[in-house]
Amino acid sequence: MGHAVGEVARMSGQTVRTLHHYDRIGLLVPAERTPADHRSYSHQDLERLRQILTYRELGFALGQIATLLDDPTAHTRTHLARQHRLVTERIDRLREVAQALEHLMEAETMNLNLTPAERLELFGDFDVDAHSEEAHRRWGRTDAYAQSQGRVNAYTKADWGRVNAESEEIYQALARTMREGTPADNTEAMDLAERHRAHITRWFYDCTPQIHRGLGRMYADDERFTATVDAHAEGLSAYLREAFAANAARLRDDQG
Amino acid sequence: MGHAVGEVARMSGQTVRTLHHYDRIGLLVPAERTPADHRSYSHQDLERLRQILTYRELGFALGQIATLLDDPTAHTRTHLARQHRLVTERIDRLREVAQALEHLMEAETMNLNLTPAERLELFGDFDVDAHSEEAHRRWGRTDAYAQSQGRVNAYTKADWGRVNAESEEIYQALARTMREGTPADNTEAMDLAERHRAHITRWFYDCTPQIHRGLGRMYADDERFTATVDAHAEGLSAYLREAFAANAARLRDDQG
DNA sequence: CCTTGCCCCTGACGCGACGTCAGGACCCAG
DNA sequence: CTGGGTCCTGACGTCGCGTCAGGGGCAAGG
Repeated sequence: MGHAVGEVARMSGQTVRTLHHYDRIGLLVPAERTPADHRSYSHQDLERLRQILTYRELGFALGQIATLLDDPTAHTRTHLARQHRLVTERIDRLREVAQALEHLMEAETMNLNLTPAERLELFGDFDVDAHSEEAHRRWGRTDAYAQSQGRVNAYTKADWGRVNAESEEIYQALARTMREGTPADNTEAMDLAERHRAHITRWFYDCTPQIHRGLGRMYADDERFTATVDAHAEGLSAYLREAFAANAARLRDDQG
Repeated sequence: MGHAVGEVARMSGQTVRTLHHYDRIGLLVPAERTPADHRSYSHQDLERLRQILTYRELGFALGQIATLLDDPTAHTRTHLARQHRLVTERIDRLREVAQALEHLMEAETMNLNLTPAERLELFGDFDVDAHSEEAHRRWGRTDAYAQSQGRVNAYTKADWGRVNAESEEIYQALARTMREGTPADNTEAMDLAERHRAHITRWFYDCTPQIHRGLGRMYADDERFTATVDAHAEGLSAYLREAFAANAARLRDDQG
């Protein structure tokens, strides 16, 4: 009926030393000891461990976790509900980070000079500061790290030259169709939008139609980008916004 | 042209001590010192700090970050692209966590006895183990923690009794409509589905129509849930899946 | 009966990423 | 010339473990 420490370690993906530690600090004291003084974890202990790991994944200190879990008024469901809220909040935060990175990459390709404050914007905000830890093990193991390295193509300066030329060409083509009076939701304009999206996906990150539509909005709404884009042709940023949106809608309809 | 350490600390949301630390270990050495030996950070230093903070948010150890950033073949855009990939991967992982929590909450309300292995499933998988840290400061400050506490209603045992009675009632009602031959996409069935969704949102977490549709699939596909649901009436789980999906589709169409 | 393995135990020290004083310098304002 | 604010460099403390070191329990095999 009881589980040995090694067994629990394997099941939970923790080390034995970690479980020893949790025992010592009173965070997770196994229900029993065998005659040979071995730790014996009950099912309740395991559920408690799950709670601990979830809170830990969310970044709580072990002491905090202890007070949370030892609160007698808190039911298991209370914890689950709270954990769920925290996880979704964290996801929202990371989406902001992802968007900021997309923003920065665009600024990079456009040679925009963002001020330090603009670049650090994401971190300057109140609560942000520290998350992390995750990778002390995840990237600490050299093999996992090497794998991660391998997956990132090491672009050369020549590559980046080509990237810039390519994106420049796409902008020129879009500026032309705009000047010719082609509506933004015309196939020709949408195809160019799609080419732009493919360009980003190829060189930077997986740019979904949704993200791409967001990019278009940014071009039109963020004056720094508007200025750079409209340098190609007056009103191009608004045109891009429409073309990207039309293309995204087209792709969604194709999907069903 | 240079920024003082306190200034940088405020902009980036870090403490002065942290910047001292990064200087000492050579991770971020300010470009200059004033005659009074004060640190003076250049714009490049600030961009490097931004890179550092992003990698740190993703959980890299400072030593790893140093080797990443000092790789001469890596361009700024290479880092941005890699960071973007890492962030989206992390989001995917957290979505799994959120779904697992939804799963566990359902199991809880149905009084399902999941095995320890099933409960720990999420953590047993290879790479998972440690994330976290985030909250040493975020929840370490007592006020922020208190706020988080306040937002979670402390349900009593009586409350949970009512919750169970309520969900039982909804299931009964749905079983009735099913037995009467009402199709799952009928308004009556969809209204009951919506009541179920509201019930979850009220007591557990913000259950979006999409999540709710996922729940319906789980009822039908996971045999442990199927057994419990079908105990009310044979085939109810499949009926729920259809009703939840129909309701989700209805809500989406209402939105536009 | 004794050895070999394997898993378990308890210290005790080490480390990474800072926090927290302690003691002192600079510099402008009143 | 006395504050107040910001800066500096040690040096020690903390948290969440990792990593030995030294030893026990127990089944299988020689």
